[in-house]
Amino acid sequence: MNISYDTPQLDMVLDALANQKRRGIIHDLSLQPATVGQLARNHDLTLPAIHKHIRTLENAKLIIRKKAGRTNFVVLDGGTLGLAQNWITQYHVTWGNPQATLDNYISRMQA
Amino acid sequence: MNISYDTPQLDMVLDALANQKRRGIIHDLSLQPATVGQLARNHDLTLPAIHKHIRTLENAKLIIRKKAGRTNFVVLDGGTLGLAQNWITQYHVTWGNPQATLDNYISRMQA
DNA sequence: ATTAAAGTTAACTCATTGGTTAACTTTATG
DNA sequence: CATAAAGTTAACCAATGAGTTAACTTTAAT
Repeated sequence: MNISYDTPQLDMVLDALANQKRRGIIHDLSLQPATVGQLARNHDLTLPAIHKHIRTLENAKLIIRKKAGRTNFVVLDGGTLGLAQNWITQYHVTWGNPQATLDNYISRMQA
Repeated sequence: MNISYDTPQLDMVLDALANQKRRGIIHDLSLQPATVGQLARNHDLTLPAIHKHIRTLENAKLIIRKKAGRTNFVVLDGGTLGLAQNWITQYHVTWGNPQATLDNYISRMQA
């Protein structure tokens, strides 16, 4: 029962990834850092709208932000994705055809 | 711009994973198939409640369901998690300290 | 033939989310 | 100094999500 893997941060990370716009932002940031305003323009979002996404990503520690003057720069912290990757890897098993497994299981249960 | 990776199914998969109860269900099913009722008891959920989670997982093709008499058996389709894994792997790069990368980027921008 | 079990469906509630506009703060520029 | 730029914050709104209870269907058991 490896439930200890399911931490609040994993929860925040997966929550952050469950949104196409935020995944788009992550994609952008995987190429290079950017400012909040650049990301807004790049994704057709108003500043308040992008601000919320940025905060969601920041809370999950998927990005790091730094203020320089009045400009806010943002960088991807790709390492944090490892949390999600680890969780998924645990369950991403492919041995066997699930259909067949299920049929087999049902047969056994009925016997 | 590898946006083609961001398919409706990926969206459904990540959405399904962004919920602790559903991740718990996946964990259970990684050990063995189960019935809808067993999952409900196992996760302190009423039948209508678990039914919605099951449907979410089924729509994402993370599980396969089969009816035997009045009992509904469910099995994990672990392969589908590969979709999420692939997406994450694209961006799970760890070269370099993001802090340093950001500082460096800001310096270059200001020059 | 009744009754119970296992789900499903429908209708509803409450909280959360993603977006909006408007007002504000801080930093830069003419 | 006045104005604009770059964000932030607050207040609001519509849609979605996760849960509920109640009614229903289908299959099994007495």
